[in-house]
Amino acid sequence: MTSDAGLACCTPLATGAAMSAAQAEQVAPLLKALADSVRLRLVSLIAASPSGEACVCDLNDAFDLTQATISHHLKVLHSAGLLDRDKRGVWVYYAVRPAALAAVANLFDTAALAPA
Amino acid sequence: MTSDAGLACCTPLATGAAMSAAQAEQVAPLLKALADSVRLRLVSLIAASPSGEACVCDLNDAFDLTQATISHHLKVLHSAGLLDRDKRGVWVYYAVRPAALAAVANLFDTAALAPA
DNA sequence: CCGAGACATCGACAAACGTCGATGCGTACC
DNA sequence: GGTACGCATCGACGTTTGTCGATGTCTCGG
Repeated sequence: MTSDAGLACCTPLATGAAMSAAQAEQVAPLLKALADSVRLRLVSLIAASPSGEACVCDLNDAFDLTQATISHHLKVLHSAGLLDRDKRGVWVYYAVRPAALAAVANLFDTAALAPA
Repeated sequence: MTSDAGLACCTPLATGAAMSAAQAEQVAPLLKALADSVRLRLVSLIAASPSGEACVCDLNDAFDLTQATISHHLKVLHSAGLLDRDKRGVWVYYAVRPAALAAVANLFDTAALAPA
């Protein structure tokens, strides 16, 4: 139950009609996974990486946190479907899943162009 | 400490350089406020309202939750700077603060156009 | 086969969160 | 003034969350 297939489409926040309770409960976990400064930086670090992916060992050095804590945060992001996990030899590489971020972006996209 | 003045600009998730720890800690509260299905629906309901605002009494009817709980959620959204509060007579009207939503949208905007 | 290193998992703990019932505070109407 | 109503606040509760140290699992090199 780790990867989410149908996380796509969702009514943007202000598209004329309010979003349904079911849709809210579908998107909320994505936001919940991102609603943490550490996880936000993790995603940012991975997304900003030239290769589009980052090794856990590198991510670990970017924080003053235990390896266990970073691993936990990565697990949360992976479980939410935001990160892809790829084990190569001894190292594990995480990459952002563009579709997931796009789903979230879609939420706020239309909302931004509210009345001035 | 309820309204936030400098919630604007923030490095989008994948703009080439990773976001700083300070920026992450600035944006995370906004996401945290939105990372709840009830609050997401509240914002959606208010944003989708024709007048751009909604009375608490109406919002209250849209959920199977106590009035105290809805009031609490509205307080969280208001404290995060996402909602404006306007008391008119006996009723209180909440309206979305476009700038706050735009700040969040900005985060994911550039991120969506990651490598294919 | 054995040791070392890279991550994940486990168990624990304090802090934060979502929800509720009860109560307080304004406002309007009789 | 009294009463009814809309909303906020308070106190309490069970649950979830972020963090840690310790331990487990896998992989590679000797």
